[in-house]
Amino acid sequence: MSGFPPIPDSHEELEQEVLAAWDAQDTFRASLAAREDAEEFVFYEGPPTANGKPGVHHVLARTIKDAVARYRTMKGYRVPRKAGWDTHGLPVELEAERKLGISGKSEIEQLGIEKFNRICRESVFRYKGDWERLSRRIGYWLDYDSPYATLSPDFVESGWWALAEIEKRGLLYQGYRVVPYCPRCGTGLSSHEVAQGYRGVTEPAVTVKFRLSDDPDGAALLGWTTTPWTLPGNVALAVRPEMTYLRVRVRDGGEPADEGVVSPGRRHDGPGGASPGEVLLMARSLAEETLSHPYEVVGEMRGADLVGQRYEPLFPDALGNATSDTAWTVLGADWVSDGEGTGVVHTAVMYGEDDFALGRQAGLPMRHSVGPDGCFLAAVPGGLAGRAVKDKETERLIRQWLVDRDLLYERRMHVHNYPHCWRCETALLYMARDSWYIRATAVRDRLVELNRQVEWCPPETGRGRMGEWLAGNVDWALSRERYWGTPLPIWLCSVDPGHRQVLGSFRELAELAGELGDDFDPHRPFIDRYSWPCRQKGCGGEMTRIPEVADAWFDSGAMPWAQWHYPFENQDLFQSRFPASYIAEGVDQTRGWFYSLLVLSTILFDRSPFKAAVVNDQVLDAKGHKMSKSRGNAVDPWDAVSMHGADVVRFYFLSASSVWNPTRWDSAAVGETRRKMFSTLRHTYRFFAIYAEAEGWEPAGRSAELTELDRWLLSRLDGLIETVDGACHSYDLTQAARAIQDFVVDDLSNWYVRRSRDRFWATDGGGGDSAAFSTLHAALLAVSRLLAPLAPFVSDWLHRALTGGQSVHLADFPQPAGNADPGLEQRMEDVRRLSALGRAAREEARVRTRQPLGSMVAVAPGGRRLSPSMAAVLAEEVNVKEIVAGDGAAGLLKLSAKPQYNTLGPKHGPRTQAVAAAVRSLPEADLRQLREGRSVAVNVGFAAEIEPEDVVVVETAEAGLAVASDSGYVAALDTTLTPDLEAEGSAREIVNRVQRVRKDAGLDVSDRISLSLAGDPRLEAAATAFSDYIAGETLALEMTVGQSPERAPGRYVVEEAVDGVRLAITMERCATSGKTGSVAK
RNA sequence: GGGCUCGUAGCUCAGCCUGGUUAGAGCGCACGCCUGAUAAGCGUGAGGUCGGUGGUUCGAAUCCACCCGAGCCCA
Repeated sequence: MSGFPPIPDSHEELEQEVLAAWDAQDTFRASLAAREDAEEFVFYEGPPTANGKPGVHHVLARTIKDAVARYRTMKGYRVPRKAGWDTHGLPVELEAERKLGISGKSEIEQLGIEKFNRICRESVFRYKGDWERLSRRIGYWLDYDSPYATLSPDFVESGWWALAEIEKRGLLYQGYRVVPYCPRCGTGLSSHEVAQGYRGVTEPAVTVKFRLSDDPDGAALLGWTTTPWTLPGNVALAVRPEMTYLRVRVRDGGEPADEGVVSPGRRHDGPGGASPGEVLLMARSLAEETLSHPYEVVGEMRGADLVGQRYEPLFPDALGNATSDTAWTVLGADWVSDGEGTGVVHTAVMYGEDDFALGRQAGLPMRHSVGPDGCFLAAVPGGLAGRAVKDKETERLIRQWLVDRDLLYERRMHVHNYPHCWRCETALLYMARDSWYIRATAVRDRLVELNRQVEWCPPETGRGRMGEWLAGNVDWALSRERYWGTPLPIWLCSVDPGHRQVLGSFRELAELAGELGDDFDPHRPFIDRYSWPCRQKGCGGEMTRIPEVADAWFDSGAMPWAQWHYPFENQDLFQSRFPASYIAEGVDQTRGWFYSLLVLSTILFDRSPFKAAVVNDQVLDAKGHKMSKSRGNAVDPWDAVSMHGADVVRFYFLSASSVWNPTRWDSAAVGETRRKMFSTLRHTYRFFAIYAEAEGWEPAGRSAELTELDRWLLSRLDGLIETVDGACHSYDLTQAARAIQDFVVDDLSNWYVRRSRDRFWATDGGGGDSAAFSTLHAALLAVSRLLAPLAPFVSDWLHRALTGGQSVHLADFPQPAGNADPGLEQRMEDVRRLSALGRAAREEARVRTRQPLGSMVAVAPGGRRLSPSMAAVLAEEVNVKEIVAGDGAAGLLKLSAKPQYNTLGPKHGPRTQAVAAAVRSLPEADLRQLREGRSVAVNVGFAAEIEPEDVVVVETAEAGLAVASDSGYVAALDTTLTPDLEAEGSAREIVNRVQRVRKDAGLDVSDRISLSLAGDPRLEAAATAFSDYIAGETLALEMTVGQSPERAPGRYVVEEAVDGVRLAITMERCATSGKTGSVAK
């Protein structure tokens, strides 16, 4: 037996020691090898982008991933963990632009796509080393030897295969998509680019009269817009079917309805308005706000009644000859609100997302009125053709056109946030642009259904955020007009774009376009050079690739098969590792990775690619603000780990709050986790190790019979194992972490070890109590295994120390050992509750714990009695000579009753309160009867039977004692002090003072001393009476009372005050001290 | 504008799904204790209109509706 090594003082030292052992022994691979033939628990790593440095929130995400994988491994599964890298996408391109000092598509193309993409490729693994180092340091076990990378030709080819399959199913199409578009740069912007450019602007908003074609009064609907430039593109109006609309007639302005209301015909802000007698329509709730004319209501209707009505186009022929049955009619739409405007929404199909969706649904013509240069097209009348749409003069012309035709009701300045290009400040236009789509709507019902089968943690994410999103899902806009990404394998004919080929493999490309060569790179610009003659009969066109690349989410969604280069290789491997048992990512991935995974696998395999998904929320700073570099509140994970240790950081993230709630990074709170949980665990082990070494205890040795306290701890341990196992199984790592912490701090350290300390050092028989050693050893061992998934370092260190070198990560997860004893746990709970109450009573009576007292009356609820051994524990805890059971304290206590509403309620319904009142006032005789299990009849205006289950009978103490009570527990102290008790109390005070002097004098805890005490006669008498006790506690080999030796070198003399009287303490370290084995107390 | 989440003590969080009348922890604070785990640790106490309003119910932190505030995602 090598013994139990001392635990390192610093977490850094301990964790480095464990890391070195993992490296030396290749523990990760050993943990996989140990489960070689076991069932697989499949985990997919959502690929991070190594284009940026990892942040502290990645530590949270990786801790969750790692903890579940380790737990499942310990439960007997094989859990392979293949790393992956996300390498494409706009962030990479932006980084490259920065590096090259260029900006915008035109500059990229000027530089050349080849060079640009080379820079992109070089930058994507820039921080790969950081990621790998951090993962290693925080104990995230992941197989970095054969990672998948989305830029590899194999990965791209698997993506092509998927797209070809999607095309075969008829789910790939070209269409329009409304994007924020910068007319100067000629490119759409991504949402995070748009977010950078919002600015508050004041712009004209106009209310326009849309004249109904077939109305007897020639009535007009009032529509409102903040973007007048979209009016020539108007093709419909939207109303909310269930909203109420008014039909009003403008009255003569002889008598203004309100101050500030002007006469009809003229508005205060420029031209426009309405004439007396004109009939207008708008939402009822907005009429007051919209109309500044006096008016009378001539009708009221639902929005639904307006649907289908035809109106006159504002700008006839602005869209050429485009038309449809539904064009220029009123449509119903649920999203129309009465928050702003008129409740009638002007709809320009190509220039708004809602508009576009409505247009598609209603079959409106999809025709532009504005070109890609941001200028009106030739067909637009009124001198607008060729004019920039946001130009001031353009706005004036539009207004003039409307005024000339009496179509403008009002123009008013409006303040709102509007996005601008972050590069060139140009106001962005929401415009429909050409785009390639995956027809996700075709499988929408299936998506919803498959999503329902996923075990989401928390479930709301699946039901709510994800479920709602899927139910309202639109087609996936797949293409990006960019450079660095998976090139879409779509080739179109130069003559007829209807002739298209979607390639599903590189071999197909080679067959069509010739040899690809060994160093074939499927990226742009190389891929753009492959072309071949169109194969349609007699066409004669040339097949060329479309310039777009795929949305980077397509790559990550393809990872279930693309990581294996399926279907070109690894068919079996893919089959066995699909779907994943479990994935975990942040909540921001709902519309990202979770969605792309689900859509692609639903289309291709009709299955969800993951069975369970754990979703974590964000990491905020200590004040609850989002962390960001610009705020300067981002926490460097390396700082966090080096300050607190990886175990502590991991454990803090898991225990601070449910991972699916936002977690605050509060360094003070992290420090608390370290002190509370980890220092306590460390101390507990150190305590164990010191005495196991000193007493030569060995795990294999025979154990003495277990005491009640031992059996209690083992019972608690069984309960803990069940709780932690269940929590980890259902991915509730927070519950697991908290349960372990509570056990370690409260049960193990603060009760079991504290109550058992003297069992660990040698008594007269020598060798300590083997039952205590084996119990504590078993508890520490089990805790190290329970803790292993959450805090892999200290748990492994402890496990190795306790087992002579075995790694905890090769061990099995603990199972309950059949030690559960609920009765014992209840009895111990009684003692702990009563101890606390006893101390509270002392506090109340101002009698310190060191002062022994004669007796305490103790009552536990439910008539439970304390066993003699438990009573002894309680007596020691509250320092009294005797514990008197409640019924032995006749006259000190009286009975009272509390109604039990949970049984009374169902029986008596509305009369519950009356019966409850009767219960409260039951006489003591009835209470005794109930307590013996017999019912009592009462009459409270009606007859009612009170059954024993309806009442809790509790003791209440009479005055005169120091009493504390809570929830049916009562502790009543007899505070009478006898001379004997007082003397004993004094003796304890003396010991306390001597110990302080020992410490102040810098003596070692095992130094023996000679001791002289002198002072107040009362103290001297107590010292004499309890001299053995005092000498034993203070390790005094000799002790005199009543005389103070002269001062001398090496002799400590201290005057102390004990309860206001004087005590002189003189002590000297004995030359003969030295440890000669343990000394009897 | 829509969806989701959160709102409980000065701070951080349990409890809410499955309603039961005395709402719990920790930190901080005050007071006290321990000294054979000790640059730690322990106990006691003060501290709460459970975001607001209304409803359901004998009974609401808990269920329902509406509102307010915060965050995230999407418009």
